[in-house]
Amino acid sequence: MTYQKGRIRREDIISAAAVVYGEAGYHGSSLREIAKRVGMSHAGLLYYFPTKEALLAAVLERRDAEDSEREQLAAAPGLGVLRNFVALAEHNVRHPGIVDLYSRLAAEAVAPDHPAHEYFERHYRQARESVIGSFRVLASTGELREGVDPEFAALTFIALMDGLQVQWLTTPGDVDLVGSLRFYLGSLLTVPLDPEA
Amino acid sequence: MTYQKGRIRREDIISAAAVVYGEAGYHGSSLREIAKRVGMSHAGLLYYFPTKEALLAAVLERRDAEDSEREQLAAAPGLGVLRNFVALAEHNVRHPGIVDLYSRLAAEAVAPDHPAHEYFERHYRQARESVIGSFRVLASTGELREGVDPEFAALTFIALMDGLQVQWLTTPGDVDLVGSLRFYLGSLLTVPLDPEA
DNA sequence: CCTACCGATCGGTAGG
DNA sequence: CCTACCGATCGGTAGG
Repeated sequence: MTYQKGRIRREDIISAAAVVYGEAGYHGSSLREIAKRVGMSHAGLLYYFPTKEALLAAVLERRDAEDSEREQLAAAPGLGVLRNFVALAEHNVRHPGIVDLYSRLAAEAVAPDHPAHEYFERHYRQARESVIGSFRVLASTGELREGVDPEFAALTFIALMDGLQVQWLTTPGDVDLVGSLRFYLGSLLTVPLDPEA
Repeated sequence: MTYQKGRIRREDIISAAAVVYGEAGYHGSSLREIAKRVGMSHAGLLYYFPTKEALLAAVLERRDAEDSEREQLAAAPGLGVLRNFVALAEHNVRHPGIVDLYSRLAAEAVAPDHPAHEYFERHYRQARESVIGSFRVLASTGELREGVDPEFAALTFIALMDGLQVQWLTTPGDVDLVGSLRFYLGSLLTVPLDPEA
């Protein structure tokens, strides 16, 4: 009971921060703007998160937690992992704010001294490893087209997701996020991604 | 003769701005930092470019001019256009600063009110149209694999280039920019990209 | 949690 | 081109 209100307040702040980061990036966001959206002063916000960076860390932490939860990504390497990524894209299309946040931060964090730089290094490595493993399994069962290198396939698959998101945000009407992903997988696999109806 | 020095000075400022934008993005850059790198005061810089936005416009203008020059991209739709893109990637690998600039600005400019937003809208549309046309030609000559949709192929090709660049900047050792592009084209085409030796 | 404040930095202007 | 300045905004702290 006792810390309940504080915990809710913290969650509200994290949510507001995620939205503002998506709109303006991390460096482009101010504690005052985030605080205003949850109805407090920026000094009040600093009572919950001692620094600007601490708030960013909390946002990234919650994103990871949400991802793990949705994925149950324990999914064994193979088609299931790829289906999970497509499902993630479907989820993202319905929640553009997540795409905003992710794309803005990823691009900003290219700078080695950005506080989210290590987070994204880790993120890319993990994503690639997971996808490489899946393509390797598919190769061994003949579900990957002849001559397709699992490592290139994985690297380009991840890059494609990221590039599509930026392009989708810039010219939304011109980009079919999920369709493009399926198209690409179709060009690599010898079997349909989804079980036939 | 007369305006020679001023023109050179302007070029110096634009070059410095491009570097700083690549490091810190547009919003993250200050006129004072750019001015310092060319050895003048920020007020002096504003003598050459009346506002921060005017300097950004000049940077983008010069980029376009350089692109057109290198491309002679009048290259007729078809394999030549795709080869040009691969050549661009080869050029970029040797000039990471260009990739920094482009990736940072593109991501920032996702925001509709960003001063470079329209520039990137135009940029994406043009790139897509050029590549779509080329894939259509290749389809008509049987050089595109059966069942590959030219529009999806073009959209994903552009997205892949952008996504690869961000990932390359974040984890340079793990990403083969040019190889990934060739891999991708290889999975779409029925003919080699380059004429056999 | 708030008010009030700090030092730093920003883009831009005045006036030469 | 420079010095000097302006108003605005920033993250963070003091003190309650």
